[in-house]
Amino acid sequence: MSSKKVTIKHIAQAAGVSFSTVGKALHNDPLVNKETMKKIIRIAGELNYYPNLLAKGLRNKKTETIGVIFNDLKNPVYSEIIKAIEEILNNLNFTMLLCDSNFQEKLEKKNIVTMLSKDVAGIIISPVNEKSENIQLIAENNLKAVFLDCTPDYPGISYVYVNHERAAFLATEYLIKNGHKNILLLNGPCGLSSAQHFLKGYLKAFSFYGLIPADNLIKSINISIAGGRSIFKTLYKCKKDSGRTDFTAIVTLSDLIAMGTYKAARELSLKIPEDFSIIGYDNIFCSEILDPPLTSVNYPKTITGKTGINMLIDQINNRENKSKTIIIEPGLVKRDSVKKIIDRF
Amino acid sequence: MSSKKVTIKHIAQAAGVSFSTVGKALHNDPLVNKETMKKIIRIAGELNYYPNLLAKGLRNKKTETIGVIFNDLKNPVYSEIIKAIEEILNNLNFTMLLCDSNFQEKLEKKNIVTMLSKDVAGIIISPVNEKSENIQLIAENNLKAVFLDCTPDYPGISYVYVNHERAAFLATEYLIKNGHKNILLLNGPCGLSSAQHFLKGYLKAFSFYGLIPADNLIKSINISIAGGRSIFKTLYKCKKDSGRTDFTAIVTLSDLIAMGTYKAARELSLKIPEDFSIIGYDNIFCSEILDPPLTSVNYPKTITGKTGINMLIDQINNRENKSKTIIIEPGLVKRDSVKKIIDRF
DNA sequence: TTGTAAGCGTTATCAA
DNA sequence: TTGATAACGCTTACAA
Repeated sequence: MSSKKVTIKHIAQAAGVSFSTVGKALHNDPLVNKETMKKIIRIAGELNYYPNLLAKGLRNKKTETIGVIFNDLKNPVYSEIIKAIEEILNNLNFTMLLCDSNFQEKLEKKNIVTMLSKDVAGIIISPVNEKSENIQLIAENNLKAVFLDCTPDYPGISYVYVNHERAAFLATEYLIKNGHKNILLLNGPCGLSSAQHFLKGYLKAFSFYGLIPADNLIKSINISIAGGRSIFKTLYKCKKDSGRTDFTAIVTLSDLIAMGTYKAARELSLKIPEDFSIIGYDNIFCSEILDPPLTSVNYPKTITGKTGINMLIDQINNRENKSKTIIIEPGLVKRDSVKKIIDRF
Repeated sequence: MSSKKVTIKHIAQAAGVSFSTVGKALHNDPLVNKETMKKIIRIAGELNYYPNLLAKGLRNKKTETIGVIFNDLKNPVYSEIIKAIEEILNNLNFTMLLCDSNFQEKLEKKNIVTMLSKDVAGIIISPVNEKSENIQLIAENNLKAVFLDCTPDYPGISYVYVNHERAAFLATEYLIKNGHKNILLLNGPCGLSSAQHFLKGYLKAFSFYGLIPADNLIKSINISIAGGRSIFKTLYKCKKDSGRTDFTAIVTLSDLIAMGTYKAARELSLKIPEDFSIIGYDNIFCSEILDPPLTSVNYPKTITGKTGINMLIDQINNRENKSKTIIIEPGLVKRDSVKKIIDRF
């Protein structure tokens, strides 16, 4: 009914005390008389009082809000990380301000400035690129931050990094050990840090096993089912037309891309793994349900989220300035999308 | 370097004007002298000024923040809706405060109060239950809101409702038309509005076609792959043991649950749709990739998100108090998880 | 034990 | 065209 919001002044009036006494009572200040306190708390309840967090934040120059900045909120990897973060935040009575940078540095910058403007206590960010000026922006403004999916080489920056290079190595190695040597890499956009790390691991596996990767077998595409489907179809067409870009297996940065190739395969009446082998990365919830179940390198999503937010909270509470760095090792989950080729190894 | 935040006072000092002139200049107030304005804006840029949105919000009693309260941030349906909302918000320079209620009314209440405390401009909420006190809480506090997934019968409440009852009807009807009459309903938690609507549609289809649903073929479970898998396994065991709870087809509230039955089916060496038919709801991104591709009722996620946020923004801008109500009709997406049974129809 | 007053960074009114 | 001032609701010295 009453459209006016209840403030400590209203409570003060109703309780017949000053508003600063109310303030103290609401904070359980032991200096306040037991009885007055009870009364104040009772009245606050009756009036359905809730504090104005903007005023509180302005006064304290600090809010109980955490900013989260990712590149694709639709990607199940981030959904799971977000869920994990939210759970912890909820226990701490923190809230989450969520932004999507959509792989654009400019948007990312805007998002960071928003976080700054809103005086968030800290941010968790999976940046577009670990070398962009945006990370400097974060550092310069003393914005507490934990980075995901990259290893920024910047003083005082903390990150929890799921080793993408290792993931690619593991995936590629597994294919090589199964006898594949023409391995198509379906990577993410080349500006993306994760994609850069992933490429390194792919190349490392090749050189480790004394193999030479073919230039035309390395593709940068959008991280999506549509992206995977479309590149596979054009590549398959090339293959039929000219016999070029031949591959027996695929490694990809994302299970989503892998799912695109599943879709294309069905449309082209191709069999996995008989016609081509594929190994994904992320191990999203549906990968095991596919037919054949997708072999994938697991991205420990919940652990990453929880570790990241805990690191950030530590950074916020203890005002230690030393940066912390955690590397999480991904693990191969063998399922049925890779075929052993006999003529090698 | 400078750890102190830049405010309009700093700019004022640097520009040799009063801070209130700076305030006006930053708002492009035409009363301000062209030259002073230019100078102020230049200096603001040089100092990397960004406004304190807490102060602004406090002063204006209104922020450019929208609250989003859902029950499971991991569910791809909500990820897609969130993405859609975020895109529009981003264009409007609004930001999103995101909470997960985890199907608990108490948590939901806390989340609503948080939104109130933070003076959000409005919220989008998929509530635990459309009859809970929480909706009254929203109404009483004049919190602008758009509801999802339910049709609250409360004066002045707006919602955009994807017709769950119709979805269940469509799904069940399709099964019936294909000759099934022992149809297992794998529904969500019974306190959940969506689940209640869904049940209605299921029952309506039965009565429409003169069939009687079996009580023991209606199950409330968690909306997850694990939930679907586990109920299917216990039900299948029952079936083998006693011959009871027999069914030839399944309707379910969520493709996630359907995926659980796919998983169980593989583990039990059962074939879909030969051994049982199944039809899901939501049509999430991976449903078409499954084998067999899952027949599902489509939940128009992006449309719902965009419609909802646009309605909310309208409500915020025009201070019209009339509630608006939009119903979105879901559509059946026929794929290959339903078998036609010959002996009926 | 309670109350007064200042200040957080804006916006907006009014006076100069 | 510019500046002084008050107010938003809260926290926190400090005074009573």
